[in-house]
Formats: sequence, C-alpha cells, structure tokens
Amino acid sequence: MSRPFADEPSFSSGSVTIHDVAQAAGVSVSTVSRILNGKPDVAKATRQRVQNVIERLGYTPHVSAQSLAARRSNQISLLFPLEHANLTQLELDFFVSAAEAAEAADYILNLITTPLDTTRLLNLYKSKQTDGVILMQVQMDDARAQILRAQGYPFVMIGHGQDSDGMSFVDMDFEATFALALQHLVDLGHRQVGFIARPYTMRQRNLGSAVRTLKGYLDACERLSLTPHYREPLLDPQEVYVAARELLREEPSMTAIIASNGAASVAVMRAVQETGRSVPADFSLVALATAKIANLTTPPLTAIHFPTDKMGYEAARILTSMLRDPARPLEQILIAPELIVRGTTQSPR
Amino acid sequence: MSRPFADEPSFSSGSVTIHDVAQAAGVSVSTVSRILNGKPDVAKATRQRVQNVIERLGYTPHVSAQSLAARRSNQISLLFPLEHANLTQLELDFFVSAAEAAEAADYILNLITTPLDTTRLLNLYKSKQTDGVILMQVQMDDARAQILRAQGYPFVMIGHGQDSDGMSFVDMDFEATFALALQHLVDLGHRQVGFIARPYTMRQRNLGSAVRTLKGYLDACERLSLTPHYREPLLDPQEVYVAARELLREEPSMTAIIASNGAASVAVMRAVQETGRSVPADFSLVALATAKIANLTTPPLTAIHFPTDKMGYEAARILTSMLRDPARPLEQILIAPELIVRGTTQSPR
DNA sequence: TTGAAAGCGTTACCAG
DNA sequence: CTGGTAACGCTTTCAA
Repeated sequence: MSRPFADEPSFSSGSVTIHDVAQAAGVSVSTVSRILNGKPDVAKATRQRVQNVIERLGYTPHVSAQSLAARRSNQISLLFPLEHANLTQLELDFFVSAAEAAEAADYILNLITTPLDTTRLLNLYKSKQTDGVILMQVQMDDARAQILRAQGYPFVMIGHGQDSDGMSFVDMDFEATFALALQHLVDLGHRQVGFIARPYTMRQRNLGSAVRTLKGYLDACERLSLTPHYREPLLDPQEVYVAARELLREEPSMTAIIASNGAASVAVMRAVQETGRSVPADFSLVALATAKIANLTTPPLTAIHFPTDKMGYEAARILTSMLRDPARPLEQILIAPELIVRGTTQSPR
Repeated sequence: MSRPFADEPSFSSGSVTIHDVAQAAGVSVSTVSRILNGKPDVAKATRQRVQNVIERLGYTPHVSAQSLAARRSNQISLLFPLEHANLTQLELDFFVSAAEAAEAADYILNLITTPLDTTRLLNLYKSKQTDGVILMQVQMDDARAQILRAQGYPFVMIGHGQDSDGMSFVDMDFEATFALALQHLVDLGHRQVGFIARPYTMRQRNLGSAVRTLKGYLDACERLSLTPHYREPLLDPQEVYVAARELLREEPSMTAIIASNGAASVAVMRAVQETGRSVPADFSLVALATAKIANLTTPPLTAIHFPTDKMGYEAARILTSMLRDPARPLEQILIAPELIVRGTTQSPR
C-alpha cells in the first residue's frame, strides 16, 4: 500500500479513506474519526489541520463502514404498503415532507411500498438496514405496531389504533373534525346531513382512519341530535356517485353532505345536480381535503383542511429525535381540524 | 465468545451473525456466504442444511457489512430538489412507482429533497451511500447530468436536456404531445388556440419540461399555420387566471386553450366563464393531466395523459438494470402522448 | 490530547 | 465443493 506521495489520495483503491487522511495529516486514524464525529477532546490546531486535509483530499466517509462500526444506519423507512393502494393525492404529500424532516435531522428516508409481514418488518431492524420506521395505514389493532412496541424498536405511526400506550403517533383528530364540520352546517341551518365515508373495505380491514371517521360522524350526529345517513362506497367516483344518489333518495329532505375526500365531493355534486338542485344554493357540501384539491373544483370546496405535509414532517421529526435521544418522552399528536369555508356551503333555502 | 449451546443464537451480541450460522450448521463462513448470495458450487445437501439453520436461528444478514464487503449499497436515490418546489400533484406519483420498481429489483429507494450541489452529489457516490440516482427537474443544460456522465456514475433522468448522448432517460414526447393536442382542436374546427405554459421562472431556469412544452406548442402552431398566443404564469391559480384573461383579450376570436396542468385548467375555465362563455359549448380546453386530476373538474378535462407512474417506474427499472449489468445499452424513452377526450372539447359554434 | 488495536459482519480470493 | 483468511473502512475502548 506504499504510495509515492503519502499526502496524495490513494490511486490504488480509487477512493480516499480515513487512513489516507490520517497519514496526510500526520495523525492517527482515531483522531480523524473523532474530528469527523465532532467529538470533544481534540486540540484546536489538530482539528483545523485535519479539516484542511479532508477538504484538500475531498474525503467523504464510507457510510456502510460507518454504520457497521457505529451500529446504526442513519436511515429511517417510511412504510407505505401499496397493496390496497387507496392512492388519493392525500398520502403522496407525506413522502416529501417526511424526507425533508429526515434530512433536516441528518437521516435518509427510505420509501418502502412492499407490504411487509411481521418477519420482514423485524428483519428491517435486525439487518440494521433502518434505525426506525414510520407506519402508515395503521389498523385499530395493528399487529406491526404491537410487535414493534414489544420488541422495543423505535417507530412512529401516521394514524393510530385502539391501544396506543407506549407508541408515538401523528393523526387527525377526527372526533373534533366532524364536530366542527357538522356544527358549521347546523349553524347554517342544515338538519339532515349525510356522509360519504371511507370505503367499507377499509373499515373492514380495521383501518384507523376508516373506523375513526365514521365514528366521528356518528358521535357528532348524536351530540347534535341529528339522524345519521351514510354510505361507505369504494373510492371510484362512479361508486361514490351511486352512493350519493342513494343517500339523496333515502332522505329527500337532506340538504348537505360531508365527503371524505375531494374526488368524492365531485361525484356527490354530480348526483346533487342531477336532482335539479345546485351547490351551494340548494345543497351544501363539506369535504376533507387539502387546499390544492379543494380549489380544483367549481365551486371550490368548503373543507376541513387535511395537513398531510405537516403530518409527514412531524412523524419524521418525532422518529429522528427519538433515535437521537431514546430517553425522550413519547409524542402523541392529534391535529386539531381547521375549517376553511369556500364555495360549497350556505344556508338552505 | 464461547456459548453453552453452540447452535443457539448468540445472546451476547444480541443478533445472529453469519458466524453463528456457520457454526451451527457445521460449515465455514464462506459456505454460508455463498449460499446467501445464491452462488453455484454448493452441494445441494449443504445448501439445504444451512438454509434450515438460517431459518431456525432467524438469521438476517447485516446490510452495512454486506455493502462494505461487496462494494455496493443496493440503494438508489431519487433526487427531487424541493427548492423551487413546483409541487403539482404530478411529481408526487413518481415516488411510489419508482420505489415499487426499485424493490422489484431488490433495491431500496431513498428520497432526497435537499438540493445537492455538485460536490454533494458526487459525495453520494463516493460515500457509497447509493449505487445510482434518478434525476428529476432536469435542465436543458444540466450540470448534474454532465458531471455524472463524465465521472461514469450510473444515473437515469426523468426529463432530458439538450445533449443526452450517453445518458438514459424517460420523458414525455412533448413535440408529439402538442402536435396531437393541437390537431384535435383543429380537427374540431378551432383556429385560434392559446397556451398556458409552464411558469416563466421555470423556463428561465432552463428546465427541460418548460423549454420543451413551449417549443412543442410553437412548432405545432407553425406546422398547422396557427398564430401562437401564450403566457407563462406562475403555478398559483390566481396568476393563471390573470394570464388567461389577458390571452382572451389579446385574441378575442380565440376559441380554445391548452393548459399545462389540471389546476391551471380550472383557472382558465373561470376566466372563460367570466366572459359569458361556457366550456365546452363556446370554448374548448385541453390539459396535460393524469386521469385522477382530469376527472375532478366539471366538466372533466379532455387531456393528454401524463403517465407519471409509468415514468417513475421505468426510470427505476432502467437504473437498476444498468446496475446489474453495466454493459447494458442505454435506454432513452420518449413516451408517446395519448389524448383522452372528456368533457372540455367540442367544435366551436 | 493522542495513538494502537480490537472489533463490526460480510465478501472474495486462493488453496485444497 | 469447501475452508481459511485477508480485506472492506470505520468506531471505540484502553493506555499512554
């Protein structure tokens, strides 16, 4: 391994190692390592000298070697099982903001779409591929969450299940969401308010968001002494359209509907318009949607804002800070809903 | 390191290593490694025996150790600089499908949103963090692409620049796209067709998509002997609205507009409706949009389909197969446009 | 404040 | 077909 010029990058290996740096700076490998990791107990002068050499040689640590020795990967994984892909625009924003937060904490975000069984999930940790995961599509009784908690592996959920003791999560406060949406409509004078819920298949799979949105609606109805009317159609606009028509027939005096997402709202509008009524003059509509979606329709949707970017960001932030400091207390964040009145709600005639 | 039962997992280290497996199976580490990597030259019986031990001990290879020794990370990175975030829904679909393709080829996809300067980009490779990258937001004269090509680092672009020799990419065929869109409108009888292009700021930054879409429009106009009328407003709907109004005033006989994305189309519709005309009876509209978006508006948008999912998938597929077989020829995929006639185009009155 | 050396868990080459 | 043994590039005691 002898080279003609000891302070030039190694040409044999093709890439500069910590060894080359140490040699060129006339210090030991340990010292370089300390400097790399910002450890104290290094003479100012030495630090500076080594920094210069690092700069000059264009040295970059080998991440796998670091991970192997340091026993952590500096990676976190976002698990988004594509299996029952209910790919509304919603979920997509999560990724970017989670990646942002991860990078801000010096972590790299992996996106994993393959549905993982328990073994494969645990292997993610055992193989040291990832230091922690963000779970999406959380079920009320989520096996993944329970096993991770039992094993003491760090994770954060977007959404949450029944028993969340000892788990960190970020979720919408669906109870408050429906209380707010319904109150808005009731304040306007509506007394018969229907609901296009998440698909029945999702509730059947015990997905937290499906269970909680329906419960939120039912509870809010009860508190306001309204009679609930709901359907749980698939995401397909045509199915939603049919469901909305059923709802309108079932309760002809219905004057408003709440829809779980933007696409559904459009289908509902069509059904309403077909009965000769128009939105918002004769019929009101509240959706759960981001501003981006809400502004696409005509008229723009009055909506409960769904802060996907914030949720993704927070989840990654919580996870990375857990990893930095395991003693950190849990964080369970329920995001308060925010009603944005646009063009689809109004007092009934 | 001596343990009471040599064929039980090591409790001292906390995790099972290839050593434990070798010992428990009564073979050498090399043999286990061969089996792990599906190498030939292993006796059937030995292979089976070792597989069983692996199963029994619940062994999973340490990925960093593998990467270090094998000199590859089995990771690819999707670079999506969030800097000038033109976060239309468009880009978001890319991530999921790219992750899917990566996983299908046994790679992990990293999502990197921090804008990387040249040094940091190269460090990604030098640190062996990633085996290859997918570049998004490609400029006509993309410094990243040029340096990667010069260094011989594997990468694939979504989009492409001026000089793409020796580079693999996936992009829309914007020339054909506008030829198709304009031909459709001309066939219907339109002779004055405006265009809401990508933001001027994007073209100024020399982004391939901005440059090529505008050029596509201008070329198509020339071929069909139409007079071009266009604006390059920011993505903000209000800006688009203003631009559309200007266009309508500039050429009162205009009967159709092409818009770069779904959100823009909605703003255009408002501007049109304000002049007392309605879509599609008095005015036609063609957008570049995915079906998901196109179906949100009323009426649903006649559109050139923008196959984001396919583009992301192909990019990751090309990259991973390049990595597996460096001798593979380049792939430069120009996706042919597909016109989907929905509710916003019709013959002018 | 610094250095030496022992790992970290694999892969890959070379013998046999 | 199998085993021994150097790497791979870094972190982390432990001494000095």
